[in-house]
Amino acid sequence: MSENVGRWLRDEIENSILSNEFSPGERLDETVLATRFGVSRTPVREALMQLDAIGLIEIRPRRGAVVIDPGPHRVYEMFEVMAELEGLAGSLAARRLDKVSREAITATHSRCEQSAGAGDSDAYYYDNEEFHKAIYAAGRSDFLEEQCVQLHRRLRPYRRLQLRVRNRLSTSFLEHCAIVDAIFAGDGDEARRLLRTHVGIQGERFSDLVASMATR
Amino acid sequence: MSENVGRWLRDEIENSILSNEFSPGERLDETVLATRFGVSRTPVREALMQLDAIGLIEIRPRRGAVVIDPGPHRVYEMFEVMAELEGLAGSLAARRLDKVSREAITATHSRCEQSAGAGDSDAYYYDNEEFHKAIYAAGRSDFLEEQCVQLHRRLRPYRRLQLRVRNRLSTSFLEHCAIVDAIFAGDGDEARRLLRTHVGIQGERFSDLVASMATR
DNA sequence: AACGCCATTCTTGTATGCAAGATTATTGAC
DNA sequence: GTCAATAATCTTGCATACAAGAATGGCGTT
Repeated sequence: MSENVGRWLRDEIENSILSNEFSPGERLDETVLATRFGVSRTPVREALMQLDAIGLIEIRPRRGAVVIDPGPHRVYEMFEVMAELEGLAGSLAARRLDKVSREAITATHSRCEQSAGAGDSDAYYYDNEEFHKAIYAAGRSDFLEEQCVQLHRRLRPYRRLQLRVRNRLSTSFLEHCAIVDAIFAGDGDEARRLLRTHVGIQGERFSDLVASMATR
Repeated sequence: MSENVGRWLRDEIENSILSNEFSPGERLDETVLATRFGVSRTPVREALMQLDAIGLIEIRPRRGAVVIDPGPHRVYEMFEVMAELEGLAGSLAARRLDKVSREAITATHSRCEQSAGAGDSDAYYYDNEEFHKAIYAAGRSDFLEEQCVQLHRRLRPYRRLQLRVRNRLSTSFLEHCAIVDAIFAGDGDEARRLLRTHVGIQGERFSDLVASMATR
């Protein structure tokens, strides 16, 4: 439990939203949340304010808070921006790579290799996250890293289902290999290009996304 | 005045920070703010929570809120990300340009021409903002547009001084011309490239930034 | 005179109370 | 039976009260 109730609630509710425990469109009643967590309404309100500022919920004046439903199109737009930011991170990583970051990338990459080889989609999901975070860190831009982590977090629920697609696991890992090669070769432009296409959603993968979002 | 006191306060304090009325590092006392705005501490706290979530201030538990001082390096990083996002917006604009957006870009572009020709740096500052916003809108990605506007807003205090540099006004406008040409020609890659260099901070402009930040 | 410890004071964090707007239910008319 | 208007209820928004942790100042000791 965090240092104060407000922050703890913020994290708690945020996780509940991102793990789809509170579904998009659902109303978040202050009193209900307060009694549920055994606190008063004040820290609940403060938590909701923050989630509103982040963009996870919407507080309509005098009408309560609801979980935002991005909808397929907006999720697509978010992936588009994510792709761009990851591309930048990759190009910076290629230029600024140092020993520590190189080892972090190698380590996470080989963990991806194992889970991909084992066909363990859940493990790969987690390792993949660490791999990408290693690239953000290698870019050596704190602000960019924060933005990437935040967006990555928000897209989590939607990325999970991407991996379910046929052969996506091995395809993803092969792309990782090329990305690592480009970064280690110091080829920033290539790393950028590869990451953009790796993260972005093109063609039939968009309809996959829409389809899977409809069945949640 | 906004619909409720909390939001009004958020906007008010946010503006005060962005216009440097509250300087970076300054402590924001809840009681002082409350009496200053003639309200109780509750909506003040709610406003501060939101500003904390946005990243404009930092609330250290039990130790109050302070305005975040990004520092030259982090501002540079923010410009780096901004450049990337604007590049994406430009490339999307080139691909998706329609009549309305085309006219909006033309209109704001010619206003820039006037203020640049008149050497009116303050007017150009404003027109330039509208020009860039027209490009965001032309990209037809709500999420990207929001991200761009938000970052643009946060970088406002630092962009102003960029224009003070010798010849920057006419240089900036010439770059705008090339950007408009690329977008109207449907050349997304070129628009992206031009916008990236237009927005980014390279070489001696970084030291200009550092120097001007030191004398605030 | 300087350093450290303790008490006081101040600020933040949470709870509760009250007023005003929104929602829902009920009653009446058509 | 359906629709509308009005009353009752519920929820949010803001203020105030109280408790707990942090900062500050004074006092004593070395």
